[in-house]
Amino acid sequence: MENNVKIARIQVDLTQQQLAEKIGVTRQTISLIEKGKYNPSLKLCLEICYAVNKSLDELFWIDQEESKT
Amino acid sequence: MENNVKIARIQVDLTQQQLAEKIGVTRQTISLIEKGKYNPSLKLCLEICYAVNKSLDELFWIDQEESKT
DNA sequence: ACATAATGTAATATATATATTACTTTTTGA
DNA sequence: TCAAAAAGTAATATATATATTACATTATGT
Repeated sequence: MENNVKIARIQVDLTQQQLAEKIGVTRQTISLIEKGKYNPSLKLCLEICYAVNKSLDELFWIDQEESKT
Repeated sequence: MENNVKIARIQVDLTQQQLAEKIGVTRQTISLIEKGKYNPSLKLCLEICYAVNKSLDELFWIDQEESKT
């Protein structure tokens, strides 16, 4: 489950800890999402988007073909 | 948790049942998501997108302000 | 009006996202 | 270098998404 959260987070100059606090979630949750080891909920995806000023598609879209691999 | 799943599903002429089968999920899950009573996982959101040929933003985006209400 | 399909929804069970705590490894800056 | 910050990660607990089964309600076509 790859995504662009890490890049976007760094662009707005936040640490995992800061992003987590801003959203009201644990640092571990952010870490695991960035590593692609979690399948986050839509609500959490949206909160991440708001925090880093990106859209769902920008952060989480995966083409159908690559999603199979 | 509003979304545009129902509209998109009807546009591609699928019943909840057919969409559910296409994705490999229960009809009830589709029903509850359309009704805004579930907070679906990113993976499921993507599978719905693929099935109805829409993007995450098209189906699931909610502006930050309206997400608070 | 009626039969059937489609959809809503409730109760319980199960899988898994997320929290909590804690420790390790890697990065960064002086 | 070296110390501190940042990030990776493991174990267990908890909350909740989703499955299962079943029944009720609404929509659709004849």
